[in-house]
Amino acid sequence: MGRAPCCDKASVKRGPWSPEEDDLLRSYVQNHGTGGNWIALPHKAGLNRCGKSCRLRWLNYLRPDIKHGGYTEQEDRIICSLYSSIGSRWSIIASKLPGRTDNDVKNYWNTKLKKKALAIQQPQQPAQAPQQCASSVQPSPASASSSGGDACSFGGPAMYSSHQPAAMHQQAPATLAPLYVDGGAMPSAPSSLPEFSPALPPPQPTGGVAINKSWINKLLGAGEFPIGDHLFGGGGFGSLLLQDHHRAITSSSSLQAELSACYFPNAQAEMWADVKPPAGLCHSLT
DNA sequence: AATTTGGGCAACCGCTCTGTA
DNA sequence: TTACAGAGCGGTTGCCCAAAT
Repeated sequence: MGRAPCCDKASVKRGPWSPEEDDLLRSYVQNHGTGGNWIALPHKAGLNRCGKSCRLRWLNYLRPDIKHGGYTEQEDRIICSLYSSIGSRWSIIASKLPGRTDNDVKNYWNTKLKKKALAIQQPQQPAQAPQQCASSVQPSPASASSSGGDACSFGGPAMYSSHQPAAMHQQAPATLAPLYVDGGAMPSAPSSLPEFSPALPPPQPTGGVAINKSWINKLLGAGEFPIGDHLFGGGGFGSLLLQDHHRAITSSSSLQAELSACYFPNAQAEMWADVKPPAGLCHSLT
C-alpha cells in the first residue's frame, strides 16, 4: 500500500523533452512562476507532463542561470573537498557552485571527477590499502550501472547518509571503508541512539583507507582556497572550506565532525551533538 | 564500412522531509 | 497528534554518440 502516484504515468508523456515543450515550460515559469505547485503546473502550462518531470526539467536545464560543462579546477576542488567532507549530498555541494545543479554535479563526479581523483589517489596508497580502497569504490551489488553512485569512495561521513537508514545498515562496513587522513580518527558517537545500530558501529581508524597529506594537497590544491572566495561571498562557507582544508591536513577529525554535525539532520545531528558546528551553517538541514 | 564498446548525460524512480489541514 | 500532499533529494536507468576494433 504505497501512496498514490503524483500523476497518471500512463497518460503523461515521458522521455526526452521537445523544444516546444521546453518553450511552453520556460515561458510559463517566467511569466507566472511555479506558484509553489509543480503538480498543477503542467496542466496550467498546457503540458502533458508529470509535475515532477517539469520541475526537474526546469531546475536542471531550463533555468536561465544554468551552466553546463566546463568545470574549472577550482570547482573540481570544491566538489572534491565537499564530497570528502559530507559525501554525496549533491544538493548541498551544488548550492556552493553557482549555476550548477545537483544532477549536473553528480553526473560530473560519477563520470569524470571520481576517476580523476582516484587516479591521483591510487599511487599514494600504502601497501596494504589498495585492496580496501578498490573494494570501497566498486559499485555496490545493487548498482550495476556504470555511472552509479557510490557513497564510500571518499568520505567517512558519507556512510552516514541522512537518507535511507535501512540501506545504510545494509551496506556492510567492509564495503564502506572510511577514509582517514594520516590515521586521524573520526569522533566516536554515542552508541545508544536507535539509528546507530550495532550493525554499523562508529568508524574506527583501523580498517579505513588512509589518505596521506600529499594526496589531499594534490587533490585540493593546498592553500588555493582564498579566504572570502567570491564563490561564497566571503567568509561563511568559503572560509570554512579553507579551514576545512587546513584541518584536513592537520586534523581531519574535527573537520569531519563539524560538517557531520552540521549536515546530519535530527537524530544523526544529535548523535554528534557534542561537536559544535560553525555558527550560521546549519540553518536548513537540521 | 560495419560493429562493438564505453562514456556522458538527461530523465526517471522511489524514498524522505516538510508543511498543512 | 495524525494523515496526507507536495517538494526535494540521491540513486539508477537507458539512450545517444564517439572511439575503438
